[in-house]
Amino acid sequence: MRIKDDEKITRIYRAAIKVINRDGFQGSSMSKIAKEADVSAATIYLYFENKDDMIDKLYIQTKSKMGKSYFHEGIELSPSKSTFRTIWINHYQYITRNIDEYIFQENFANCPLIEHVEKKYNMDYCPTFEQLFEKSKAARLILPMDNDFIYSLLFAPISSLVKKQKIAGTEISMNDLIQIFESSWKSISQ
Amino acid sequence: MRIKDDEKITRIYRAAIKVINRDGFQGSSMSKIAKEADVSAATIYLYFENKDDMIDKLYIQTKSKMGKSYFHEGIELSPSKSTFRTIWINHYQYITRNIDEYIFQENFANCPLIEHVEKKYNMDYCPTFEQLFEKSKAARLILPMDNDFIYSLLFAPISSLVKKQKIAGTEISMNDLIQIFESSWKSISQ
Amino acid sequence: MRIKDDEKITRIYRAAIKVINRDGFQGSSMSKIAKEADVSAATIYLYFENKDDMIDKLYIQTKSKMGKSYFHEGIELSPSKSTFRTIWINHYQYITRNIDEYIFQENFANCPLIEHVEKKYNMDYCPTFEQLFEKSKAARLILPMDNDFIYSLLFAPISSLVKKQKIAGTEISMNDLIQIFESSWKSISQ
Amino acid sequence: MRIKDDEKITRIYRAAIKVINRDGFQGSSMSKIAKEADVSAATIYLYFENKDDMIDKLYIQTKSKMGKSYFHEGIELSPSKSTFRTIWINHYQYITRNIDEYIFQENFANCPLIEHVEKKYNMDYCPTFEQLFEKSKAARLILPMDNDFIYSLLFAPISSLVKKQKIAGTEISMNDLIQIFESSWKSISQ
DNA sequence: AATGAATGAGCCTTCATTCAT
DNA sequence: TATGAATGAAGGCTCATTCAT
Repeated sequence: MRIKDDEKITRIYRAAIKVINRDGFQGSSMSKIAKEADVSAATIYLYFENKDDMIDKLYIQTKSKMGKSYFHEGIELSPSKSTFRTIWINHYQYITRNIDEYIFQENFANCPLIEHVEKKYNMDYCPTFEQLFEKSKAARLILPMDNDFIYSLLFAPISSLVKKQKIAGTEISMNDLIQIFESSWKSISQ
Repeated sequence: MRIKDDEKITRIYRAAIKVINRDGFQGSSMSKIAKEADVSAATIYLYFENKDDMIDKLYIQTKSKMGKSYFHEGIELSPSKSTFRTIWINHYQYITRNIDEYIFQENFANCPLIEHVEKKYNMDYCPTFEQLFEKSKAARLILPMDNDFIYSLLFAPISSLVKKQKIAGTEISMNDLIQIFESSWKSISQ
Repeated sequence: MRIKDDEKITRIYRAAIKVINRDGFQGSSMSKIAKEADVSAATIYLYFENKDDMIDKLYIQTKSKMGKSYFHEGIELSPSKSTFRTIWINHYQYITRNIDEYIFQENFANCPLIEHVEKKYNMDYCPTFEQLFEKSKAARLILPMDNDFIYSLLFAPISSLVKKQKIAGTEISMNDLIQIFESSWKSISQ
Repeated sequence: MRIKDDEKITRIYRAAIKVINRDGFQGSSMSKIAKEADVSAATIYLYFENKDDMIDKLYIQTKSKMGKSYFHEGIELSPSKSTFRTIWINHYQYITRNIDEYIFQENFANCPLIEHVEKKYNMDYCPTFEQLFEKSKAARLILPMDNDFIYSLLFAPISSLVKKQKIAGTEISMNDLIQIFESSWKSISQ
């Protein structure tokens, strides 16, 4: 039998994101994705049960990839401002470089029919966050709030801005970046 | 005669949002929307050129509605923390009560093919914001940053949280709300 | 609005039988049927929920048509050999002239997945048969057997022969026809 | 090596009949049959040219099997009522026990596109019938009719009834069976 | 103004079949 | 021999849109 082309799934994933981000969620179709990935549409069904399954798995894969991106190897997770800055910058770099995947994730998450995926696959990609937040609260570094609040206060503004910049076609300067981080940090620090 | 038309357009708008938020952006269709609005699909084409036109106008309408919602009539726009709090709370209440429209807007805005709408219709719904921000910066109430940054730091966290609560099916308490505002305010205040 | 083309359903029915009998049950497809009926495939779905629904209704329609064909108007249903002969001849003429519909019915009935139709639509097209058979048994004209047996002994041989003749491309002569009826009659008469 | 092949073909045949009778003629597919036979779909193409070829051969095989079933080994073929009864009972038992194959044959035979098979493979599985019928006619045991007529009068009623029983899920009692044979016999006997 | 009828284009998916190992 | 991988063609069905009243 033929050898299985391990890189084919990756090609399909890439093509899916590309098409979805080019033509929108609604404008995407299996045949467009297939053409973009340079495979037959039927081939996609060797790797995925159906379209929903493919998109679910694409979401899980990108979500997990992003989850890992916050924490580079060897990162020091002691509760300090510089740790938060490192993570924050990592996040900024990730969504800047993978803006398509990031937008795909948001669109996916906003789609009401598919909110169940996280439970179905039992995704919990951020236990590290929990620990860092708790330790930081214990050390009186940050305010004693719900972790969801901390997460949103820290990351939502920069995420929102990156999306805006993408649409406008502009870029954020290093100085601005520092200013935004300092502001975000102020909102959660004690 | 005139009233009847307007009411029909409203019905179509409402139906569109309902269907889009029930079946997702991809699962919506003109016939479903027509059925939900209790008109013939052909009728929709009396009021809109085509589907894109309808969705464009739906976006503009909701966007404008939301733009107005920040500022209730008779609101005092003097540069003060309490003005910002009022606006912030207005925003919170609006997206909480119109979460479907808000999510629709986000999905729409994320779709690259339709980014031109804002230019096409020359939407500038926030001159009031500009003025308030500039006056507040001049009065050294808030930090001297790009208005986009201020906007994101102030509103992105609470918007992000409301979406999360919606998916999780939980609610934010009044105490939490105050805490979040205070944090957001800290991030932009001088 | 457009006027509804009442004759369109008939055209679809005819096309369906034609295609099914030309290309076989397996070789038939909605698009072939649509082309044969000279309508768009989508049009078929205005009149039928789906393919199964269409074939179900086609079966019911032809079955009912055949049910009526045994008994021409004004037919005398007194229990006598000549009554049986009339009915028998009617049946022969019907399947000869509508061999396609007849074969379609047999194929349909043989398909295991769709046997439930008769119950779903509560078809009982032959109460007249029941009455004739019972009266004839009471009058000691025919043997006291289960009505199903009578029906099969009377009609199965000629039906089977007509199908064979169709495949072979030959015809049954009038003399032969009489001989076959006499034989069939002998098998049930007292 | 040789044995293994034969066993695999048999498995494919069995699977084909099972699938066709489970999902209907139209619902059957090579991959379903392959899965049921526990082989790869590609394997089927080692033994058959294509799907039509496979079904053709399946028909020939079952047809030949049924042809033989009328006449058990050592059967006495003298022209007598008891010979006819034996053959008739053999036929009844065969279709009862192999109802799926029997129905498959009927569906196949009704499909016009494939009527040529019989000529292509030059099937004449019933010379024994011809001889018996001719001898019986000569001995004035049965009526002097076309052999096709005899065949239909004798077997069509019971075949038709077995199919009906299968759909209804009921069974024919021994008494009934005798009654039906006697009736069928009356129709052809002199 | 309003609508049911109608449709070509396109959707997702499965098919019978071939390829490469 | 045997098979998983791969695919172009076709399947049933729905879509956005237009027609005719």
